[in-house]
Amino acid sequence: MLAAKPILLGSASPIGELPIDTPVKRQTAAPPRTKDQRSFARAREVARAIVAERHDRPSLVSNIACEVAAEIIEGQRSPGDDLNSVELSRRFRTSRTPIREALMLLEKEGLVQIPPRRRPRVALLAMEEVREIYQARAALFDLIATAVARNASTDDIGTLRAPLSEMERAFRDHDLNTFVWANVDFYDRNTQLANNRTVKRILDSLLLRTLRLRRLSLSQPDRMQASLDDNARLLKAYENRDATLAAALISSNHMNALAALEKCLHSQEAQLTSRT
Amino acid sequence: MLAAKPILLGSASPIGELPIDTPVKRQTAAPPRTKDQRSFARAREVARAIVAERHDRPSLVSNIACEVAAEIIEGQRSPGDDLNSVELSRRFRTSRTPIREALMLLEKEGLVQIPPRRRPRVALLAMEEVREIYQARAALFDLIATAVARNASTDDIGTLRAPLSEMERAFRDHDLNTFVWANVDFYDRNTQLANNRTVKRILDSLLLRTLRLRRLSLSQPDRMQASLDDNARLLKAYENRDATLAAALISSNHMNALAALEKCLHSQEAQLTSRT
DNA sequence: AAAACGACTTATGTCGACACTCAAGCTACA
DNA sequence: TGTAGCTTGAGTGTCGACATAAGTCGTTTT
Repeated sequence: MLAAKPILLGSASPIGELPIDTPVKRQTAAPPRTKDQRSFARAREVARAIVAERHDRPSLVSNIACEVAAEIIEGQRSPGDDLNSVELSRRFRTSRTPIREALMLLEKEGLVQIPPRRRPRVALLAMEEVREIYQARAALFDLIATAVARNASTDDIGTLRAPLSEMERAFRDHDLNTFVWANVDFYDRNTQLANNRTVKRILDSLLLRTLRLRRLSLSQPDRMQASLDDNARLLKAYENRDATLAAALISSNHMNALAALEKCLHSQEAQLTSRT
Repeated sequence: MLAAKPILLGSASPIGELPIDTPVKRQTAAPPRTKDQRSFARAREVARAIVAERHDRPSLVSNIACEVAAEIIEGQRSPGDDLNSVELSRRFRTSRTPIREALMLLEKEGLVQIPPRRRPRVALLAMEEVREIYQARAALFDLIATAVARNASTDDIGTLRAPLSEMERAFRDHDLNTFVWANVDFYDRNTQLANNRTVKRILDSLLLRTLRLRRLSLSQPDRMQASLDDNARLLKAYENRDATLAAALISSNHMNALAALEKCLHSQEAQLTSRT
């Protein structure tokens, strides 16, 4: 009764469209996606850049990891959902070994929790942890911004224009998804320019963890506008080589984003406690 | 012809003393350790706290991971050494599956590199990467110090005294090993007091990476003295609730440690390039 | 003699199997 | 009806096996 089509294409075909074979166990998993296929592909791509990193060759486990990561980021799997390896191995038509490795990869990125002898599940994200992540990000972006303002070439700084204008465009079109991904692009360029791969790796990992909440944060009233303004001013500060201002701007932007998140989440409090 | 004794005790017996069965392949691996068994045990303990983390139950893979981690940290395995899973599985009398998982754990901590389809090896550590790590650490410790100075209870701050006096004692005794581990203790307490587990995890991971070099850094003339002084002043700053000074001290201490390392390493340059 | 080729050895990635553990459902009992 | 113990089904951790790729070493070629 398996209806699933073969999975895991190498590069650019619509993966992940197959429903889970077994009758859905607990609750929502992979509802029939509609228009946001582009966003999903983008999520998978970002996940690949972060999760796979050195594994340039798209291997079996990195493919699985990216696919599942994208599902988590896109909210197709909610926090706490089971990710048992048997079900996944059926779905991806592999043995459980690669599945386990993929889940371990995602655990290291904080998207999945694997309690010993228990079923892996989509990581819960408590507000407290979100706060910690944003603090860490702010501190490290401070470093990044300072380095960019001081050391990046003017040409390199210019490459920040493209994602920024895409953010502008998306803002005008009220296109939240596009805005989010352009924003991710912007920060990605930023971290690249600082020329510190260690810090970039850490920031990427932290980004991945909170990506699920991005839409939430940016859908707060005026949040898109504020983020856009901050980033535009950041770019200006870079161009003026004003490291202090750049660091302050990026830090402030993070703190505002955090505040916006607190407002959303504190009310719904849907997030269970995280520390198991 | 296997002479190896059973491995992997649960808690406190001298593990890792067994020689590798097969004739040592490339170069040095596990020379017969002499007096530094205590240091080795300490290394394993630290590795457990960081690598295992949630896996409170000492599982098979976490035991293996800690053992190998300690060997790397203690310099019994040099950067670039092979860590092939067959040899390790013989040594630990398990199948290759747990070995692979353990190595993946260590890869996530930056101690091991696993290029696809190639043998895992002890991670190389280029000077550039060390610089990046120390910069990241400095930025995050800035955060930590500020938080401790502002929010930690006076009692909690008092718990920093113990490791500090141990550092003093070790310094007087010219006991480098003890000094290093007391120093690790000191920073560990520090990160605990800041009450930000996310940042603590990141810092722990970064610490683990550079732990191999600690002895090198601190054996530079006057480096122990300088570190001791800095940390004593840091404690005072905490007691005076002087967040700015605390952050500056901890940051400066890191930068000085980095400078000391640069001096050692730049000369020997034994570290091959890291990015593969 | 150095480089290129090829045969052989060794290790990796993946697989299916099995014992053990966990959790959910069921029965017994209050 | 509600709770404790037992049963059973499903999933995890580990194993040994196998196909394939990487490493090794001797031989040939220029």
